[in-house]
Amino acid sequence: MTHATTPMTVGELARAAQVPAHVVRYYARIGLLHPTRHPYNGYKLFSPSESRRIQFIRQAQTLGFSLSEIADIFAQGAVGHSPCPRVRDILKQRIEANRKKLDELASLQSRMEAALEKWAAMPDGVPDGESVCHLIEST
Amino acid sequence: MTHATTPMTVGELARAAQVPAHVVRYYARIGLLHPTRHPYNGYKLFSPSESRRIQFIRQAQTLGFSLSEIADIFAQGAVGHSPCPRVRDILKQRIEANRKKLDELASLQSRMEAALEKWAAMPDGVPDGESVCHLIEST
DNA sequence: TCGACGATGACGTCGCGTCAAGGTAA
DNA sequence: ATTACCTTGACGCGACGTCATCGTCG
Repeated sequence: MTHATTPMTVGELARAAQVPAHVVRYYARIGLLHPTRHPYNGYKLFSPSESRRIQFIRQAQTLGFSLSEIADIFAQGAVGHSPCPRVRDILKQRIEANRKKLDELASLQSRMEAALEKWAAMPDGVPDGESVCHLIEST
Repeated sequence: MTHATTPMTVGELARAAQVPAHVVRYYARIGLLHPTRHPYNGYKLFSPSESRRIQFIRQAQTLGFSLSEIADIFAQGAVGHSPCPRVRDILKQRIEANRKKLDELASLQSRMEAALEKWAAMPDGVPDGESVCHLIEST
């Protein structure tokens, strides 16, 4: 062995995995990481392999997985099942959901751009009892 | 006058403005609506014109305005300033921000679709100590 | 008297960011 | 003794949704 695999504290793991320390604490709190405890001072102690776990979490997040879905994936593996079928399913749903969101945002973008263009020719209004802002009310 | 403009309760206003009643309460709580109080039972009492206010809020929301921005618009009008310049500014920012979000989601969509395609040719893995899910790890 | 409506309040969503108050390590 | 780190906890975000518990109206 060229280097020992000694347990790491929150800060050490955070540096190793390139995430803020309180994110490590958050992941531990919601059960994504499983630290042991230092018997004297109560510090959380992580196996260095938890760093790979964090990498996995961040990678899954870039694919649109939520933390609870990631927890689900871990849970599948922990009872000896392959998480892969679920992973494929979730991704398919995410792709559909994201498609919808993209459409919504594109539609919002159109509405906003159309409004801005229309407003270009309209004067500012002074506030009165009937109208709040005729720009918005005109859309 | 063909009809009286009597004050309305939460439920009446909610029906008139086509929004859930607790949304009316929420708007009142954060200061977007200004009910008076029935002196005996404490019920919130809204002027029928509050219905137009709610319509304005919902219309502004479809243009991407947040409730705090809408509150800001109301506040401008309340002190006699035209809210229009601010409204134009906010919309320009929203358009830029939404452009970024659209790009992010489009990029996410590409990553997800690329992953799904790549995974089509890959078998499911069994869990072992080294890997959680090679599908995700392969991306 | 009862059922629909009113009131207030708290808690959940999601993934953290940001204090605060205190104990520990080097 | 200082300073950087550790602990737990609570609160904020946005715009509501969903109880729970209670008072009121018709």
